[in-house]
Amino acid sequence: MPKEKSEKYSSILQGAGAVFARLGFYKATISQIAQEAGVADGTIYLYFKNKDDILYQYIQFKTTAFFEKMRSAVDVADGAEQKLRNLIRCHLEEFQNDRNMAVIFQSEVRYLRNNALQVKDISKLYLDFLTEIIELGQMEGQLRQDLFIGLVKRFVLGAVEGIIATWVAAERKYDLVAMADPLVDLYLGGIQKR
Amino acid sequence: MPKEKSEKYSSILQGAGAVFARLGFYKATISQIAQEAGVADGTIYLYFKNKDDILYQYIQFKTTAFFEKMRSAVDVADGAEQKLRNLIRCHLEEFQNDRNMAVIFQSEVRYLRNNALQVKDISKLYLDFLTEIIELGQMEGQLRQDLFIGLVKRFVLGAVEGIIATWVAAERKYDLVAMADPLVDLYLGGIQKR
DNA sequence: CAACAAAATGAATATATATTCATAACTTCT
DNA sequence: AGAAGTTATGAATATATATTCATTTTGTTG
Repeated sequence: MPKEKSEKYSSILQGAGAVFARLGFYKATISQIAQEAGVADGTIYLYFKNKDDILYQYIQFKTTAFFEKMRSAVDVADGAEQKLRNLIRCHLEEFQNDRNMAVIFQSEVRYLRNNALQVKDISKLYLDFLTEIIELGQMEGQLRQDLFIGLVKRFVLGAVEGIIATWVAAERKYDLVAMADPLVDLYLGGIQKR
Repeated sequence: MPKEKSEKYSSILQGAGAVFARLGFYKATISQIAQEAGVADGTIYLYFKNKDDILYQYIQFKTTAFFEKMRSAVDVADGAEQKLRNLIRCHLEEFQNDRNMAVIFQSEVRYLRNNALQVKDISKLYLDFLTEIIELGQMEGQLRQDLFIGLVKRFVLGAVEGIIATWVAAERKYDLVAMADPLVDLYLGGIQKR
């Protein structure tokens, strides 16, 4: 293996991102990834154990960066409501800025079922942000006390993911980030008339 | 092709459902499906054009039945709120009763991307139920007038799917249907204190 | 600039499995 | 019962592509 995560390592990851997003993990071939990355087929095996490993590392890499951004988006805000708004906006922003990642997270992540704790960890980390925020909101008196937190978390995450799925399917014809505040308004106030 | 959708046709679909759910479409092999269905490999090709076609027909079949149930769940109820509750309960019930279907819909459906309008149609049909219900609720004065319906629909569907995804991942250790009413309460009233 | 090492190449290999098809086992009808 | 038609079988085939590795190219050091 060539020394360290070089420039070629990055090209391959990025190429893989493009091809996986376009064709899905299984239909993507090593040759296509190599071509997209501008390297020879064999070169890929200098940097990655095998095809699975490419996906694994891609997700690893993206996830790490994603959660760092999330963390500071949450930390930077005051109060539960603002923290929630920032979390959701950050989430939508990151996916809007990297559609390949959006597609791959939606369709391919669950392929790693066995391979790694990864997938569960991704959700877990996200859900932990939400727990944190919801409990804060309850302490502040801003949120209802009788919430079934396990359900609320899924409710929130599920809805964001649904919004993203639609955006992906629509081929980015509208501004995803603009959905953030209206969505949070729905979380907070519901659809019922007061 | 043997005459009509015989008994063997059903065994194969069911076997495929089990294997696809367990291993995913790509890792599933024809031999495994044949074994699960209790037929020879070659027999499968008397009933299905190819492997893709098995998945296609599986989804076709399940979707049709699913939407018939949905339709009557909605029709049987009075008023927007009850219709919504029935819709969500029915959705959760059907998936709880057929976990293979739940898994396959979650992970494999989007594989058919090119193959068919199918996928879009599935969502489309569901979203039409929701439009219908929301507009009714607004007429009744039960729901807010200022809703961005496109967003609300995705919000509702996304959240249900998220709940189901969690349940699937948890290996059915709790009652999914019990989530229906608390979830609808969240849709209606939100998480904010009044 | 040799001589060596590190990195890259892409044609050859190995493998897995979807699909076919010659053959066999049942059904049906006279 | 046996001919004709229908359905089922599973071993053989064909193909696709992930992975390897002998060779070439590029980089480094004395």
